[in-house]
Amino acid sequence: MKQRPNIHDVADRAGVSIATVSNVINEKGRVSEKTVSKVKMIIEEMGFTPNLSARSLKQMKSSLIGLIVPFQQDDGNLQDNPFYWNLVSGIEAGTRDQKFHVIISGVNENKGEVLDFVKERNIDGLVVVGTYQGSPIMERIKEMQVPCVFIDSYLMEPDLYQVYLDDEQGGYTGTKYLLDKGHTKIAVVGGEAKEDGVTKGRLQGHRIALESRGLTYDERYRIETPGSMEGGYLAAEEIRKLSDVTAVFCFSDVVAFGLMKGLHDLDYKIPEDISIIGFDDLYFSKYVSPPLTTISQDVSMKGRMATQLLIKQIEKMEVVNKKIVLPIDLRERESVIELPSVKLNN
Amino acid sequence: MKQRPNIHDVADRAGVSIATVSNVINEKGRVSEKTVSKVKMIIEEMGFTPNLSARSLKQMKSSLIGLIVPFQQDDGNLQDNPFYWNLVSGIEAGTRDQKFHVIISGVNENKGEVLDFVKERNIDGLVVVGTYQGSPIMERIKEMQVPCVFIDSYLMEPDLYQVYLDDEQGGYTGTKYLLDKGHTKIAVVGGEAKEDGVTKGRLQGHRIALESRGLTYDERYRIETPGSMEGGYLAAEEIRKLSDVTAVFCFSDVVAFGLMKGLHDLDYKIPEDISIIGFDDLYFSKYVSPPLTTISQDVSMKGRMATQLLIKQIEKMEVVNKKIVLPIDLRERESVIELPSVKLNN
DNA sequence: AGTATTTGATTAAACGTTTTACAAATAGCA
DNA sequence: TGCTATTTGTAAAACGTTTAATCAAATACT
Repeated sequence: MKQRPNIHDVADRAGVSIATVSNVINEKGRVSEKTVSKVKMIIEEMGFTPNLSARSLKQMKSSLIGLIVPFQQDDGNLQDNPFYWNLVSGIEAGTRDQKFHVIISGVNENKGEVLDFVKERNIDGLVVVGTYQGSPIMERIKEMQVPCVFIDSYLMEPDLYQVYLDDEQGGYTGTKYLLDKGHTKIAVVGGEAKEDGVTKGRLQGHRIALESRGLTYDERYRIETPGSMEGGYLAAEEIRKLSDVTAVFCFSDVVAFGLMKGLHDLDYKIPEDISIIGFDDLYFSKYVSPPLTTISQDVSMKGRMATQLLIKQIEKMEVVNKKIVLPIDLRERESVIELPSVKLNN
Repeated sequence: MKQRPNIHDVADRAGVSIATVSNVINEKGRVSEKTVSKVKMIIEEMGFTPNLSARSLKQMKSSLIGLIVPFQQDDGNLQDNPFYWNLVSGIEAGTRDQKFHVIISGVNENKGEVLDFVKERNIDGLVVVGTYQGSPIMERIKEMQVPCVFIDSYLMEPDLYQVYLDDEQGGYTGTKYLLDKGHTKIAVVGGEAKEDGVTKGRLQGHRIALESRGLTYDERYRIETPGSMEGGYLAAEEIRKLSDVTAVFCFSDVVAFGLMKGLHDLDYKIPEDISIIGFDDLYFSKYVSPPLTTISQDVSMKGRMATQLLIKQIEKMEVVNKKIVLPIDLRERESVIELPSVKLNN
């Protein structure tokens, strides 16, 4: 007794050739209704499932998509942000009921190494998150000519497939909200604005909102800090120096959490002494004290869209638009207070 | 010009047979120093990398390990707990510098379906998270005879490979800490204690600690709730009913966060009115207000250990112990206050 | 009736490895 | 010098699919 029935066993039992069985499995070629049902019955009966390694070998593709996420610099771990788990969740969900599976691999953004597995395993496509124009990884990826979808990676080339947020809209909406609540001295805290297009876009929206009210963007109110809780915590000190600030727009919730903690430790009351708005709407955001008002995005959806887009690309289906821009949403909670001055205007 | 050089191309160029090239690649004996270095040079020169699909087909193994994580019941997403991301990080790290890669798949714990890919793709082994004795998944896994390591799944069979925390020690340590701080009316909040061995173990430790002080465990002080923030939030109401409680031991940080929020909304001050201790030590835990005292575990390490254990099992290396129990650690922060009564005793 | 077309199924050659069995060359030893 | 043992290398057969090329039978068209 063999371990696992293969296509030959099925063919023998059904009294047909292996080619016919293959055609039934793949719903290809010409095969009569009668034999289709016969073969299908036998397949069911014997519990046959195809050996995908064999298929991969023949077809030079694997029904595998790779998820490339950046390392932490210091220890060998992946970047410690729950955001990624939501993303994975969406990507995995996007493959369900499809034949694809997800293989996950961390890469050191600086080195861009270890993408060998893509060729070795005949990976069909890649979802790449958080890289930037001209990064070592981008170079490696480009030269190996594999279908790709980039998430949250601002890349200028117009023929790359991308899924990202409408960051400018987000920056605008958040700032507008603060302005409507009467705040005019608004600090922003986020990462570098250079290659990192995420920050750049949000900053741009922020500026536009200010200018729509006749205010001018002041670079001194911009605090640059790593996108971690530690980064936010450290930013609190900077905020204190800017004594006239009444509200802070954090470009990520994680940073906002750190900042809230930092301000708390400096004896600020939120939102009475200072208002805070975040960006991301993490699972935790409605559970911090006070619940964080934030720009909300559906991270899981982002992953799902990316997967769908990638699969379309792999299967050479027609794609109307290579760039998918997801909408943002203001989630109003309790970390922003309305300034009295505006209350009178209403 | 071919797309990608294969073993034949290398053999031709080196003037040897493909068998020899194969032997060089796999460092199997029977080939002289001279030819080894010659072949290696050619491989380097041509940029040859083996086609793993072909290897898989021949060897009936894939160098792929599957990570099985449970679904959320309602939507199709994976369980929304950052814990899993840390785990993935550790598992991924455990495969680095090994030939293995991780393929991730969500399964609905209740249905236990869709494990077909394990056979179809010749998956070498599985890391399974959070299942329980007799679950549908367990049944399916058992019948397909694939190497497995179970994380946080209390399973009685002694010959199963497992990685888990010393939950009993954790329950003991947390409770002991509260007792030392003078608390005697301690509520515990966690999941079901039936099949879920995690809760069971922690509860057992809790009881032992109490009894070591001549106290008896009282079932009325135990609150059963889902292991989510919502669950914790809801538990606050229950705590209020137990009016004489001075401290709460939450069996996960996520639940503790929800509870803190819930108690806050009921106008409790933490830790002044009630002390709280958690379990897990998430990234967030030191950033909530007040910073959460908690039983700490190294989740990433857990993933790494599981991977190592799995690989050993796959490669049939000798394993001294099939069960790895990881230590816990008390992380003392600010959510627990010392009761005056004990202060006098010191 | 004779020929062209369609339909349904088959044969055999790939895909790129690993591996078994065997041959050739070299070394060891009397 | 012969005989055996060891080392180094090879040929060929797998592994389980897909697919291009054929083919026979059945149907359709003059």
